[in-house]
Amino acid sequence: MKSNNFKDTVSAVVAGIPKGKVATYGQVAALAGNPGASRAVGMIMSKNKDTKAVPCHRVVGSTGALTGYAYGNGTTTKKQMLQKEGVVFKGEKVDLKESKWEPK
DNA sequence: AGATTGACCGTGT
DNA sequence: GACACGGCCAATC
Repeated sequence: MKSNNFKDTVSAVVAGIPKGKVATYGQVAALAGNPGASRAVGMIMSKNKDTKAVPCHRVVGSTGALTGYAYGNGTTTKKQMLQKEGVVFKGEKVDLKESKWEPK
């Protein structure tokens, strides 16, 4: 069974991000089979309604900067959730050298 | 069906 | 290191 829709594929990739780790939009896009579709990934996340199935809060910018979040207080809630999961933060950004997800 | 938007990324200054 | 510009992809109006 393979997801024919880009949205579904991206959702599967995001859902595969281990707890305490974060992936960048470009990373997810590449894993979804479309390197460069980082913008599309972000849009899908914004329209994503299954936050419990797709932890979109584990997806951050390429520099580790927390981008928008359609729930809670936006990036504020997002940061709290990530930090609670064990993600290391560097000010208002995620410490990618410590908490960036490395897909195998 | 066409045009615009959007939670981006890379490069240049 | 910070700011500005352009390019890529998919979803939405």
